[in-house]
Amino acid sequence: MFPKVALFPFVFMIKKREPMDAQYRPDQIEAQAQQYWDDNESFKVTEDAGKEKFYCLSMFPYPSGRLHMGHVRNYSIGDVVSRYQRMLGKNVLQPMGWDAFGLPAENAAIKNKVAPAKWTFENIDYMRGQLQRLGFGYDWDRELATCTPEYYRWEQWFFTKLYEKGLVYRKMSTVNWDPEDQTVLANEQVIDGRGWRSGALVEQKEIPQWFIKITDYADELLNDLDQLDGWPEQVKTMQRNWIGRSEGVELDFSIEGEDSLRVYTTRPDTLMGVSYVAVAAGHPLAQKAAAANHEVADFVKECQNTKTAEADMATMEKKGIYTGLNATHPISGEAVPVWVANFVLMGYGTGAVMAVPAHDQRDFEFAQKYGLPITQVIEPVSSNGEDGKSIDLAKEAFTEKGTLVHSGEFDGLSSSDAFNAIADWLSQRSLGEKKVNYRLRDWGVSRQRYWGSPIPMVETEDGTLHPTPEDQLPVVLPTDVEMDGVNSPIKADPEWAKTTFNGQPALRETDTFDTFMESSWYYARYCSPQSDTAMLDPAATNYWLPVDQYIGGIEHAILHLLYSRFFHKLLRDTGLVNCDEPFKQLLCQGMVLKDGAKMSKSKGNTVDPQQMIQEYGADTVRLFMMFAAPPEQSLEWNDAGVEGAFRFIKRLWRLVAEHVETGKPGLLSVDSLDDAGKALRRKTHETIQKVSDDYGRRSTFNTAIAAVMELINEVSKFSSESEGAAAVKHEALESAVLLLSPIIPHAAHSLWQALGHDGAVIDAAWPTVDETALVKDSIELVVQVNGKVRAKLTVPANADKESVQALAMDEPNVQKFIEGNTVRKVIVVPGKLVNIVAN
RNA sequence: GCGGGUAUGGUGAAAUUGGUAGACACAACAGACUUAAAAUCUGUCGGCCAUUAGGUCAUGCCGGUUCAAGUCCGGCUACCCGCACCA
Repeated sequence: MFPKVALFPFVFMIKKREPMDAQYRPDQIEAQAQQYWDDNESFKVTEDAGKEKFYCLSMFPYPSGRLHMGHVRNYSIGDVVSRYQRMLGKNVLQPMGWDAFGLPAENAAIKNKVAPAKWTFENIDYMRGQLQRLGFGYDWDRELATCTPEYYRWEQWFFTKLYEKGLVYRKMSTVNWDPEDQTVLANEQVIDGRGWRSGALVEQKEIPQWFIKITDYADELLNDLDQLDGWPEQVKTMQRNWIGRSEGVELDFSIEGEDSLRVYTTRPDTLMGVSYVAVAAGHPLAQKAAAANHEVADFVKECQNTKTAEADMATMEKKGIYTGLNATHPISGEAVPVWVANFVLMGYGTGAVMAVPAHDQRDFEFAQKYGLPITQVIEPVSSNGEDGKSIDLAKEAFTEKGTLVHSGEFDGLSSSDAFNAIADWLSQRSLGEKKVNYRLRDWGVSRQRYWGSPIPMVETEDGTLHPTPEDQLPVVLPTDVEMDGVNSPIKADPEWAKTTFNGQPALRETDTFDTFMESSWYYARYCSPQSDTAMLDPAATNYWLPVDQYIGGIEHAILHLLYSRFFHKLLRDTGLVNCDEPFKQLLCQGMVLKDGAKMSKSKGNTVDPQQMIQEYGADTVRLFMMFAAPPEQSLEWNDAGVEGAFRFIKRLWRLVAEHVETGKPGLLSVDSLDDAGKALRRKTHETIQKVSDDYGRRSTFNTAIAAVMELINEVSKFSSESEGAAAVKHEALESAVLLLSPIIPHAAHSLWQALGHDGAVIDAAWPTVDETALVKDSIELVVQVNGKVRAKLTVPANADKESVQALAMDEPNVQKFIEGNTVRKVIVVPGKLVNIVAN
């Protein structure tokens, strides 16, 4: 499917034991290292029950044409994590593929007069070359592109299974309609309320569309967030808010001569304070009132128009109109007016609300504007005999919970008790019941675009819907097409849809799937990407899943990550995977900025990775990216900083070259070391300790690099004539190469061989800390007087508190500051400081 | 409006559990090498005072807790991200 392209026209093979090139030549050594990995299939992995697995996944790119710096950052982080885990001895899977369906291909196709498929595959070829040039350790045998029938056939198959399980349905839904081009527009194709091509005013149109019942899984998607300890709190919060669970009561207000009006409230405790009820403009009652009254009709029309034109509805003025109808309060039996209001949403709850102006700010503003009664039914909870919160119903609503008043038999109850009491009262009389509502809507997966997977459904002439039978899958999207930018080629061609179902003539669905469908399960397909007998091969899938580390942009915090979690649960309930969540750890990398703004074509502040790689090599670009900022933070691109990263590699290279030139170091004999040798050895092992923690626990690669730089600075300064000096230096350099090898793998590959190893650094084990090397004979303490540093003290590591305190007091500068004062207290923090409190 | 985050030198940043603020770099400046340049190496590098020793102020602003606060608590300000009338 994806022919391997030759990486480089020629390959240089350095014979071992040849003298090391004193010059750092990235183009040569990077080609060499990549050739080695290729020849040895270093990144090809299979299931191995005897080894601990680690699945490291970076979000796959949309093949837009060229890699941008955001990609380079994302994939550098993933590669560093993968290579580190591999050196820990784990069986590491790191795959790569292409999120290949989507609107940009159609736009480019129209602009350049090429078919979307051709454009997409050409981009993939180019970008694959870029990824390979960066030296990322992917198992390319697992490469997949979502626009191939080999991939989307399983998605189609799975969709028909979901249909059979009752998790898929079709209903009328609103789309953006361009009346001039006679076509549906995606949201991003609507600019200031007008079609992007025609400039015509966009209308809202109802067409039948397919939905998957994500709301059936709302509670599980919400609750399982608690299991995800390895996810950033921010992302979990965003998902919780998006799901938006609320507990309330649905209840009926009866209306004479009409069906009773059902409303949803989360505050049934305020029921006795209702002074009107309000319905959305799209509510049947509003429609009926509009038919009978011109003014109501005008208002309803106005609401429906503003809905599309006005972006910031939240700040919109609250408006409404009386329908002429009155409803009966379910408890008091009093008549309350029914209004149409522009702030009531048809899509949430029942499209109708009970309004309690005293205890809801929105209802309050509305009531003030139209002179409706404001009745207090909740009183602030009194604590210690005094009222806790102030309440001023002339100014604003009191929206907190409290104690019920003016509520008849419910007086004196707390809000939470009243919630239950009133819900019970209503349900005993069949007037209402408790109800949980979600902000989350079912997932509409229909797109009226061409470049996507066809939705595998057919409609027979009697109007019945059927899933495409399994033996007719995949429903293949034709790729040899011309785009005119108006209609999808499979909609424009009347023949395409024609098919049969059980011998009867039938029409295929011509809509395609939302591209989020493909990206919702690719992580699982990587485990068995070539499987053509099943969507997922069970043995491979259950060996590799869940993904241990997922890395990608925060912009996917809600949709992609929620849909993937949902899909995973669907796969689980179909028996295809056996865990509950797809991604154990999640890292959201920050943006790449230039001159303080996100790199983007429109701002003209992009830096082309390709050019940087040509100039400095992949290792320098990777090193700069990892060094400039911790991964979650935004990263400011800085040409001088790249230069600095390049300089550092050159420096390391020279140090190793000089060291190697002096000949083979003797065996490291720890006992014969002088102080300088001991100090360097301690620094080496302190560095191993810190860097391991930075990679493994903290994911702060910037501080890991800084620590290795410190070590290298020490090596530069190191001079010792003692017996083991060369061996200590050798150990320091080897450690530095190992510790940096996940970040600058090509340079590390050469340096490791230069340091005398036959094997490749990629197969070397992560260095371990020798605890005995960390032992210090003496330590430096800070001496403070009243919290200010006045002296520094070098004491034996095993000095006791009393002697440390005595030494501290003897310091002349300390004496100067306690002179004439009484020492009140002395705090000794072992190994750190002494603070003398005197006044 | 609601929710989340960030704020430290000229710049990117570090300080992990409350314990030496500015590690590591970038830029700048000075010096060495060089016929010269590049490359490389060495030194200086938060402000103010001081010849040095040292002192003093300083982590967006105001206050608090503590022997000790960039870090914890309360209140502001600015910027960024997400949601946006969710009853």
